[in-house]
Amino acid sequence: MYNVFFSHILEKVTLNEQEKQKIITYFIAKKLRKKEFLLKEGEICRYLSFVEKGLLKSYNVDPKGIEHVNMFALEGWWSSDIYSFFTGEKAIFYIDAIQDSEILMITLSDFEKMTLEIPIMDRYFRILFQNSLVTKEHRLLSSVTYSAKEKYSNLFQSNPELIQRVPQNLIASYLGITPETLSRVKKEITKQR
Amino acid sequence: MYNVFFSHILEKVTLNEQEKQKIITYFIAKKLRKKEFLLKEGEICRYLSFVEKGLLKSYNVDPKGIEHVNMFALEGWWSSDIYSFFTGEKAIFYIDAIQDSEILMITLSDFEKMTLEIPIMDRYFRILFQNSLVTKEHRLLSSVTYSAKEKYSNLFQSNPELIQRVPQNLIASYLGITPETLSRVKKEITKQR
DNA sequence: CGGATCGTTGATCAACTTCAACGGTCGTGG
DNA sequence: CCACGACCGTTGAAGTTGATCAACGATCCG
Repeated sequence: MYNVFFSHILEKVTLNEQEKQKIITYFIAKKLRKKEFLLKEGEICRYLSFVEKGLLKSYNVDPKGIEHVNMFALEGWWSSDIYSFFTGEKAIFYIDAIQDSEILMITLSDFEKMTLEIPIMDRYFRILFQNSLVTKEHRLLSSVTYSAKEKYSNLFQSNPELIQRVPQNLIASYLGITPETLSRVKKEITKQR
Repeated sequence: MYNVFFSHILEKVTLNEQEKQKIITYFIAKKLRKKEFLLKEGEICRYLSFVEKGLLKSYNVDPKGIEHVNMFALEGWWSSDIYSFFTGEKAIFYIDAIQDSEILMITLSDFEKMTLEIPIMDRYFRILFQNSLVTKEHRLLSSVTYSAKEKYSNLFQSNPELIQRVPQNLIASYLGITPETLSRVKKEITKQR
């Protein structure tokens, strides 16, 4: 159950057996069925969740009712509305399962306890957030720099697994384009070859 | 010299006098004249920099030669190409001063020493990156959701100081629109009142 | 089997960009 | 200290990308 979890953490910091056992006590395991919600807009996001198995998406619905995918979370990724989680304010994102999933969740108070008890977890999350920040920065840059076609090509290169596992309309939403445009873009690209 | 610096850090974590003195030894103070570069694309970003006074911008130049502002750094903000800084790979951003500035810089090896010696600094940077991540997430959402007019209005509400201190063409670049569009958008908005 | 969901295609439309020109202001060098 | 060039913001006209609206076929799943 904690295989993916610890292998992911141990990529960034080292933990002894005792620390591992302690960490496990802070987390709650949960299974999510496809289409089941982990969070809805307007709720307070109570958990920071690690995806052990499956695939989640977090997305926002704008005033026109259009969905915008914020991020996907494959195995080994974390998912949450971190603004809501850390501040206790209302969430702006929905989170649900694209495939049946198994997740590990921690509450804010347990997160605080854990990081104070095991300071190296602050280091882990510092590195995690730092890397996420880089990814977001690149995505933001990409979104203002590239055409629809280039955005899709870039994603195809950098994250082919996502394209295989996620329906096309969600990929479009993630890229900030319409499903129609993505369809045309794909046609264009295959025509070129 | 370290006023803004410590008041900013102490908002997030607590430090005793000894820790403060230790931290100071890791940083290098530097003055930057307006238009002076701190980093150029293709270089390795050797420093993580804190703005004690002044205003920096980081930006990328795309294949067409168009500049895209990644972020501004006012007093109390950090600036760096964090990808380059932490990986040692080539930087994709330029960083220069919009106004004469005073900054505090730390190298990666000193950053590592500092966080290992004073683990609470991992916590500080965890919180810092966590907050930056939220900001970037919101900006990314805003960039796909809102019209040019709404983007400008949102920035005006959330960060009026930036609009006062930064030339309009750089604001446009930051918002991912052309200076011409921003000019028209501002005209529209003032007309409405 | 039948409805819902998904991807595709076509036609029209709107937002924003691009290109071009102009006036104002800033700052620098002679 | 003034003049001139560089830079900045504005405006207009035309062009382009991607959105919108609508219809249709395919597939999945209960």
